[in-house]
This record gives sequence, structure tokens and C-alpha cells, in this order.
Amino acid sequence: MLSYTEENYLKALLKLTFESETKEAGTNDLALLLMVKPATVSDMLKKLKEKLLVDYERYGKITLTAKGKKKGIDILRKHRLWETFLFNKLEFSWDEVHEVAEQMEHIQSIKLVDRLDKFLGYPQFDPHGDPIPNKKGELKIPSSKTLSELEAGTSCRMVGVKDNSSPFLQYIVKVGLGINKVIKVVSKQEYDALMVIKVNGKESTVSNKFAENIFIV
Amino acid sequence: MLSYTEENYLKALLKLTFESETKEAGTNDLALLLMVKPATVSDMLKKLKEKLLVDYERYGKITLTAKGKKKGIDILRKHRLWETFLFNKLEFSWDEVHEVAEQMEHIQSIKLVDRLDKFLGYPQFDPHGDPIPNKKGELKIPSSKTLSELEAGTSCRMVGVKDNSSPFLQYIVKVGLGINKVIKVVSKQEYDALMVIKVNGKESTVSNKFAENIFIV
DNA sequence: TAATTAAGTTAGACTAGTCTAACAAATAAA
DNA sequence: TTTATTTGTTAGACTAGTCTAACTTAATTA
Repeated sequence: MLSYTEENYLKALLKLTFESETKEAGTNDLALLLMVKPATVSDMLKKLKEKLLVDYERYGKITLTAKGKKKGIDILRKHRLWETFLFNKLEFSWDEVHEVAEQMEHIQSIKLVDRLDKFLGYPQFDPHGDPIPNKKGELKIPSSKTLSELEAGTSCRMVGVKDNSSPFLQYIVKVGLGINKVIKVVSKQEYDALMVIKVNGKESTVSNKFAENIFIV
Repeated sequence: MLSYTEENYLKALLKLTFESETKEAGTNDLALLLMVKPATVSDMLKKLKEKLLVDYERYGKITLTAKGKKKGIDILRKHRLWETFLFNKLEFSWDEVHEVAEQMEHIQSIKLVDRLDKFLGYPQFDPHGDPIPNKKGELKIPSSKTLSELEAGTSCRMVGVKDNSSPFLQYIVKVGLGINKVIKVVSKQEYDALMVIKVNGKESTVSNKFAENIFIV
């Protein structure tokens, strides 16, 4: 049985190794993400190594073992299922779900997770468009195409976001966007890639930075 | 913000003072319920007194302050709402809900509790027939009449149980009973109060000890 | 009322997870 | 290739929650 803290280390490590396969996870990255000091991470890594959850040698790079990765994915699954529950069933807004799911992901009950999954209709993506691992730990690779790649006159459907921060999520809602919304690119400025988009009949002007954070299909 | 542990002490204390208004809660009772040693309880009581959650003097009796009671009821509310969720929505069985709710009751989010309450249709009783405090902390006093008080030939409706242990709950299911089931007392032995009851057309013989643990109306 | 038993407390120790401060290794720069 | 900088580790200390063992107070009973 893993402690609340150990689970968080595994989740963070999974996040770091998922996001950038190029740059490996270091003690500092982990410390930054978990909001603790690097010294604390060093200590914990020894414990996780002891439990065969991570591979690492002093001053070396940190990677999850198969066992550690399994556990991490398990927590990710729970996190995203709870986010989906909060959004779909309890009418939480897009930017509120993360904080609560952060707590709920630590509830220990395999039956609970499976029943929740069934109750929600075996969703493949969470409210942010991130893939939800299934019981076996497999997940759909989501689209990596962004709105910024589109040209004027074309259309698409939004399937996710790259940036999960509250301000960004709230901004999205303000321009009428959301998962599965259809977007039409009305026009695109050549100089700075500023776009005029149309969602549900409403036109908005968005920056390239904005467009790069919207995943589409 | 209370710790997980502090919350459990308040909940236990609430339980003890609710169940028997006559016998006040002592260090040993609390230790027994929380499965720790009396010494540990002594330590914790100092902390809870410091935080103005309990009233007590060395070697004296322990009572919750208004603030402590409020917190305790809050946790009880969460516990019973989650039990109801697990039973009504996720098809957990009667005797499985408690253990999981024990973990879920510690999730911190007022919005979550209120939305859950709404989602469940503002239930007044949990799957065991125990009253669920509302947002203000008020609760319906449930029936205290038990099956054992009934005479042969009479009928009633089951509304709760006194004993919440798994074996008892499983036994209840076996004789076809459950919340809101109608019971007919077919006959009753005078000597030892052994009863033949009829539920959904099925007859069973139950002991007086069994009947004393079934609340009816 | 004095002796015995039950209930409760204190002192000191342990673990998990954290910190700061000092040090060591690896990497980048001059 | 030596020096400076970044990155990571160790040592020692702290807190919350727990324990055991010894002690104190209260309650019961003879």
C-alpha cells in the first residue's frame, strides 16, 4: 500500500516523463512540481527505489520502473475519471475539477474505480480532452494538431487543450469554446497569425498563442 | 483546516455522545473506537482542546464544543452522502459502502458536498436508515421502534438498522429484507420471542436479537 | 476507610515527511 | 584545463501521530 505522498511522487514522475520524452526528470523538476525542496525529493527517491518503484543511481537520471509506471497510470486514471464525474454529473466548471480530483484520486478501492468508470460510460477522454487510461492502463493517443495549424476558411472540432491553467480555461469558455465545439476559421492575419474564429455563430479574435493551446481534429 | 486524524477523533466523539447521552465518552472508549492506545488519545485531546474543539480537564469527561460538534456533523454528513451515492448510483451493496465512505468523507470541498447532495435529490436517510444532516446540520430523528416490539399478525415497514456490522447486513439481505421492505409478523413464540416473518412472500424465522436490530415504522 | 482495580496521564522513543545548511558531483564557461 | 555554476546529496533538526512503560487519579469493594 502506497502512502498519499508516495502516490504523488509517482504521478509527478509520470507527468514529467510523459510530457517530454527528450528531457528526463531531475530532482529539481520533481521538487518544483511537488512544491517541496530538492533535498526532500532525494530522500523520497531512496524510499521509492527501495520499493522498486523507480530506477536511479546517485546523481543519475530518474525513471519509473514498470511497477512504478503501472501505479502512476492507475492514479492518473482515477484522477481523470473523477474529473469527468465532477464535470458531467455534478456540473463543476472546467477549471474547478482539477483541485478536487487531486484529493479524490487517492481513494483506495478498485471496485469504486471500475464502477465509476461504468457509471460514466467508459469515457476515453476527460473534460480537458486528456486521455483516460482504461483498466489495463492503455490509453488513446489524442490529437496533437492545434488550431494554429489551420488556414482561413477551414473548419475543425475542438478535442482538448494543451494548457490546463484556470485563466486559460476560463478564457476558452468566454469565447464560447469547449470540448466538441465546431470552430470555423473566418480569417487569419499573415503577419502575426491572429485569427478570427466563429463558434456557434459568435465571432472572436484570438492570438496565435491561444490557437497553439487548442487541440483539434 | 483539520487533519485527517483530527477529523476522525471528532467523528468518533460525536458517535459516542450521540449513541448514549447517559454514558459520557472516556479516553478508553475513544481509543477502542479509533483503534489506538489510550495514551495517544490523551495526547490528541490536548491538541483538540487547544483548538477549542473539545471541552475537558485532566481526568475529566470529554465533550465536544459547539465548534467541534459542527465539524463532526459536517463529516457525518459527508460520510452518509457518499454512502448513499455508492449504494444508489454505483450499485455497491449495503455492507460495502461504509469502508469506502470512510475515506471519501475527508475530501475537502464545500461545493462538492452540496452538489452531491443535490445530485442525490437531498436524501434524508442513508442506505442503513441513518439520518443525513442537511447543510445547516439539522437531521430528522429516525424511528426508534424495533421489529421486536411487534405482535403476531401485525405488519410494518423497515426503515433502518441498529447494528451496522457486515455479518448482520449480509444476514438481512439473505432473509430478503432491506430499507422500505414490508414485513409481516406471521407468528411469535412467547417463550423466547422467536418470530416467523414474511417478506415478499418469503417466510423466515428470526431471533429476538435479530428483531431488536431492525428499526421499523 | 483502606486496599484493590480501573481509567487516564506523562515521559521518552519511533516513523514519515518535511526543512535548512553544508557539502559533493556534474556541467558549462573562460 | 582550471574555474564557476548548476544540480543533487547528506546530516541534523522539526512536527504529527503513534507507541510502551511507568506513574497518578478516581472508583469500587471488602
